[in-house]
Amino acid sequence: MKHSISARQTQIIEATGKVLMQKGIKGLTTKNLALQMGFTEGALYRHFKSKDDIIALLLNYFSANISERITPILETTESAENQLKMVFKSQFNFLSQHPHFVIAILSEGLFDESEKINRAILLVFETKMDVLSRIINSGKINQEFTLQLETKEIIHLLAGSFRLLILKWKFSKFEFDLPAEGNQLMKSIIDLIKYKS
Amino acid sequence: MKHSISARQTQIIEATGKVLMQKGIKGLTTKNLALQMGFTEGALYRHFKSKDDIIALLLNYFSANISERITPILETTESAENQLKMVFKSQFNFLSQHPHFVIAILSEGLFDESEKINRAILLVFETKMDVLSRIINSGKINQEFTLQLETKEIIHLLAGSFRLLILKWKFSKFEFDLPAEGNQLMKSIIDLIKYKS
DNA sequence: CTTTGATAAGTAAATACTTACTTACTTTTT
DNA sequence: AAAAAGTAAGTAAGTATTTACTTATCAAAG
Repeated sequence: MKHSISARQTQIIEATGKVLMQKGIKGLTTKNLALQMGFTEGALYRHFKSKDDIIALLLNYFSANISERITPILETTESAENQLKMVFKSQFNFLSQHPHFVIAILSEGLFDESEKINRAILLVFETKMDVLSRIINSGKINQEFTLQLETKEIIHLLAGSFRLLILKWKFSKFEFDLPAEGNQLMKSIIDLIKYKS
Repeated sequence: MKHSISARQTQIIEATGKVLMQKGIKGLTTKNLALQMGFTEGALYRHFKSKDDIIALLLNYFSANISERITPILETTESAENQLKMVFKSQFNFLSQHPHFVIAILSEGLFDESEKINRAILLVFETKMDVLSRIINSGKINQEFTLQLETKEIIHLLAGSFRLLILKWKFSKFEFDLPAEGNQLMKSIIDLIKYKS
């Protein structure tokens, strides 16, 4: 049975996100993290047994959050097109309100080879891929989406564009309106993959 | 006047790529780099004045290489569609032969905030954006490509898919045939953006 | 005989993590 | 109800190790 997350642990992973945003991976040190929390380094280890554990929990937290927001969309009676739009809209909204989680999406390759961390990253990835794949397949069956591309190609197209937009947003120091730009971009792409009779 | 690159410097930036591939950013230490080169740490500083300089040269080297391979494609009389395919084909071939340069494409966000490095990254980015934008605009004028999407949207689509494929390739430990998969993916995407009369 | 490229052995600063001890509460025992 | 014991969460000051980089010295090639 996994221990539930304490309030303090939640505060620490939020501080982790903030430090990552402000100082990058190299700036994510126990010292900086303690500083951000307003206590000393040792206190960190009252709540986590290692730095890797902190990062892993950050990623798992985000992954659980995606699941909660996104899997219910599959149960709706909306068209595949609208479901797709809802998924991305939900992601854009969440990220614009919690920009420090951007790091969780762009995290591949950032962290060490810690097994815990790698598993957490993979989980984020697979959760989203699975939902997209279901929506697209049902959209193909309904003749909403083109059969010209394989499902995995369409996912690749959407996910690649999504990721790049997030990357640009981070580069711009979160200055542009992510939901506005993001929804517009996704609309354009979804129009492209619509079924043409 | 910029000094030309010595043979030793070239060997060092190639060793840098290899270390990055095998051990990630955290593994890119002066110690590991010297080890890979087969000499001691101090020797590194005969050829570079700092670690940042090594990384910056790696990126500049790659950026110059892209320019050399890709800008001549603009001068050909090929259709915009074929030019696009040639650009990506050239990238896939180069990377499959020099996989350690993958890091140069996925480098955004990996390194510190060193001014030199950031400028180098931006240069790689802009070089490629510029070429793509020219090709796509000429393809729009020739009625080869759809007017449904803005040029920057099309670039985003292509670049995002390209980047994600490279990322997947790295994750697979370079096991799949990048040029084969890549050219196929790009063909599918280019078919999507073709002008429909 | 001087420049070039290497080595061996350092340096100070930073890193993740630990230790011994304290403080503020809460629970248990009498 | 008061005293005793236990616990969660903190601190200050360490630990060993690693980091990027430097210095003094040497070999040899032009």
